[in-house]
Amino acid sequence: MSPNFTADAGLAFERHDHAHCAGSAMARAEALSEAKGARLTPVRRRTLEILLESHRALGAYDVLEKLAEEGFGKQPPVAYRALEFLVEQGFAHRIRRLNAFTACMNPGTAHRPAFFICRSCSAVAEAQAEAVRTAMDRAAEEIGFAIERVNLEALGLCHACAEAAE
Amino acid sequence: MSPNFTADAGLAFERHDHAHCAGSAMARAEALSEAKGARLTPVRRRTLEILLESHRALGAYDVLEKLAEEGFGKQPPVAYRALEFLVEQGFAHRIRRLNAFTACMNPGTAHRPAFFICRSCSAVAEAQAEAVRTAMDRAAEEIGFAIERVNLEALGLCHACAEAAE
DNA sequence: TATCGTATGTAATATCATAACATGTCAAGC
DNA sequence: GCTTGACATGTTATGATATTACATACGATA
Repeated sequence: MSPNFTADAGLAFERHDHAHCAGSAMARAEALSEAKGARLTPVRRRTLEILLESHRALGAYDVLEKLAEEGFGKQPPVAYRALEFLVEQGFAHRIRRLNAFTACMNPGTAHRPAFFICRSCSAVAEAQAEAVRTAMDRAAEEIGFAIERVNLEALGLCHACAEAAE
Repeated sequence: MSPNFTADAGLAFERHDHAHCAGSAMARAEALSEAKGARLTPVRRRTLEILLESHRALGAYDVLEKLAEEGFGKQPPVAYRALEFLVEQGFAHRIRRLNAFTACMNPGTAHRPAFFICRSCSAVAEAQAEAVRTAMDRAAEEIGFAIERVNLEALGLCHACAEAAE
């Protein structure tokens, strides 16, 4: 029952109560599924749990391996389909730069995240980026483009790694 | 010698003088290479030309195929290395969402581009997005993240395709 | 209980990317 | 001129990521 504090490769660069944030995100995902009539089936639920537990960006094959160990299907589409569902529902995000997926830390709440990927420790921080999205919307408007999905990703060094590198 | 106007899948959604923009980008890439002491060798030069000529996002294997036809190497690293060079020099961009590359329309000039990808016609528009980058920098600053590279990509419908879909 | 839509599973394959190593090219220094 | 070292190009082989096509199961509902 003790909170699982972590300072390393996590979805945020700060120490935090991992068990709490994971449980909370899961609870919200359940409530949202219920509300929307989306079917959070066992594979999908377990996939989200895996993302939340690992607390980092995982490749589809990493997820698949865990699912297979637990008696779910062993073939790639099993993982890709579950992950796709989670992304569609806003319960997870796809990090294109890493060919990987992370659990969303704020499912349901209006949020337009940007991702900051540390090239040293591989941690991925999901930051609220309302202003970035607004600027993006404006740029789209200028060229008459109708945005449907957005990926905002930056590669660099997180604070801890930058200090360590000095 | 007549300018090659195009209204379909292009690097911008607007009609424009393709021959002009391609030649101009090539000339700037040459000048910049000279200035920086970067070696714009035959494969690299030809790779850039291929991107400029096609005027859309091309996968590494698309590029490779053309290079191979013209007597260059036939194996993936040939294309990936040339493309990597171009991206490093700022002569091309990598579009992660498409696993593809496009020639940069503004090599050398300070620019922080965002990419707008039409899911209908597959055209990719490179838009100046200074404001988006500024917002991104600010978000990074808040979490103490040192940005090195950024990918700003949006998927949606370009103006022409949105009208056609009505 | 028949049917339809959706979800899950499999096999097979397609697509994208890199590691490891051999050869070629060219300029700097002896 | 030759050697050396840095870099570029090429190859083989393999790894990593993702999708297509099809079979089976499940659940709601008419």
